[in-house]
Amino acid sequence: MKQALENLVAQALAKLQDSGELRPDLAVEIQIERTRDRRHGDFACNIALVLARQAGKKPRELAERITAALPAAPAIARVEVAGPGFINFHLAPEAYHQVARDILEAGEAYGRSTLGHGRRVQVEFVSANPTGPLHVGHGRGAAYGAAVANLLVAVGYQVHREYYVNDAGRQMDILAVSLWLRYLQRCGEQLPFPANGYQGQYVIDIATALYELHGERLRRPAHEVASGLPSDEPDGGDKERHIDALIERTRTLLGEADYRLVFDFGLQAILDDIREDLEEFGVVYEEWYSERSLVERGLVRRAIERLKQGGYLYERDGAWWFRSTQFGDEKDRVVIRDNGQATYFAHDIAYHMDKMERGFERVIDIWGADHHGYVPRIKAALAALGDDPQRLDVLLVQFASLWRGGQKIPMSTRAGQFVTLRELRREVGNDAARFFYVMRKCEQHMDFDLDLAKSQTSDNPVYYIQYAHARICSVMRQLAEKGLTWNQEQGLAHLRQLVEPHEQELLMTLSRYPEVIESAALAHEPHQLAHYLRELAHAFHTYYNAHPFIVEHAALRDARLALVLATRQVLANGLRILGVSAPETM
RNA sequence: GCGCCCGUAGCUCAGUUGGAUAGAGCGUUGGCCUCCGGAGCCAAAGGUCAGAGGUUCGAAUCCUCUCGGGCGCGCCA
Repeated sequence: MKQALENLVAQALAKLQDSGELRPDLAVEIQIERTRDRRHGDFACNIALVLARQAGKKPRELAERITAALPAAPAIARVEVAGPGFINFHLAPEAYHQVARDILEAGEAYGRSTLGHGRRVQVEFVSANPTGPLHVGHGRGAAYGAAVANLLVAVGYQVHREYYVNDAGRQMDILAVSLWLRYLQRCGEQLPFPANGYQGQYVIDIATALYELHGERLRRPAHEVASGLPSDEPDGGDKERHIDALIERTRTLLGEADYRLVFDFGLQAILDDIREDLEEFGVVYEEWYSERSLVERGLVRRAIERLKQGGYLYERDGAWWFRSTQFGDEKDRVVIRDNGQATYFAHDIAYHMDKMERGFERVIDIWGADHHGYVPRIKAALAALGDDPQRLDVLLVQFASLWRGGQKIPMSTRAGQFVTLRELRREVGNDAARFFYVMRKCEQHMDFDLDLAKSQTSDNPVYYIQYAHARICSVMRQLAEKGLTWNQEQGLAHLRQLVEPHEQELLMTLSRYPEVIESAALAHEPHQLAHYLRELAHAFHTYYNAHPFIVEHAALRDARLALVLATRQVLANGLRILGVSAPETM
């Protein structure tokens, strides 16, 4: 429709140029937009405002001239000039009837497009350290990333969802040590637990499983573990030095093979838990990408070598630095520590180098907003490697705070006091969690109201939308109970029966769906879809209250049911993209 | 101190490639079920778009400054 109107305006402009009323060299993109206010018609064009200066005419006068030159079209009921010089198009009721037909014929495919031309896009999201269960902050990244990926699929991209597993590095060593200490305690050894260790109950549970599998084979006497270590924080020492020494001691006492065994046992247990958690949440990946494999395959070494070859590295204080300031970063960054170990950043450079080499045309990283300072250095690294940093989009997701009974729930990872994603899902359900997480713009701080998410009333937008879907299913059940059936062919043949304002409104809303999908996908903003679905549900509920569908008059009945079933289809399509179910009964 | 994000109705938030009288939900107030699910609908009240300048036909939207909030500034990951 937009395209058709654009053509009409183009024809009108050409006509005015031919007759000499307008200069032939005017070159402006014609924009047709949905009106915000129903009284301004269905579509509006601001061309007269844009061209007024160039044309040397007043906007309203120019708009009148363009309007007069517009060719007639059956889809347009009337055209008028309004406000400062907008050209408003009021469509004929028939113009929208086609929408219902399109939807019923396309079914699940309605709203999809080929905009992406099958181009390959990678979306990396969540990627939480496998040192503990996912918490509610990760949940938002999961729901958001999954929705963005689904949207990109809907507009024709080939999407590769990936989870970067941080299975190397000090945090994992700390987990391994925490696990072993809990195991030793399980064996009956009396040992203090380090301040910097992972305190959670889940570590104790994994330690029990380790004990059940290996018995006391990995047991070492407490005095051998603890003797001669620098003191821990509660004893006036430095907790970082203490835990580092403890890691070394663990390695020595267990030997490399058994250390690796404990390490991997913890890693696998937590990774399995995360994977299961996400699957239950409806979030699945094409690939789980191991950080350790980057090192083992020599990618880190190669990335460093490339930077060195390019002259982007220099040595200072025994460490190797990347000249990221050359690409706009605030300061240069260490890639090889003075102890010879590569930094996390070096691994990440290799990872992003690999993403580019795998041939993704666009790479999307979804990070917690607290990592925003990290963006310039990663882009700098890509530039130094000779890749185009523009191919990488980093989307930052703000944290969500939970509210219950009007009170903010305090959370701190440090104190081991955080609500897990699993707890949240159990409390409010997957559907409410998925929807609430994507209801807000991702860079917006979000207050997640648990009471609202749980409430089964119209206050709750998830139920409101799902209810619209269930209600339509219920209508169809009623129809069957009355011994009637819906005749699709008859319904589509009699769409012109749909003349009520409520029907026009609903059809108009339905026709916007493909535009919403496209816009939400390109902007990476699933909240646009969430808001749209609420509007659509509202248009339906209003219609439902105003007019009965199961009427005597068969042609009208079939037409109304066609409209209602088209609505159900769009509700289902949209909810699916957001990862929310479309139930037949509530 | 420097950098990034944010500030819109009592509350939670939409609206920013510059468009018409700034919207929605909740909450508040008042209406609507012999009728397809009232888990719904209709209506009213509610605004200095944090503040001050600037850019122009036009600014919540772009620029500058100020105020207020969040986050980041490791040879951690």
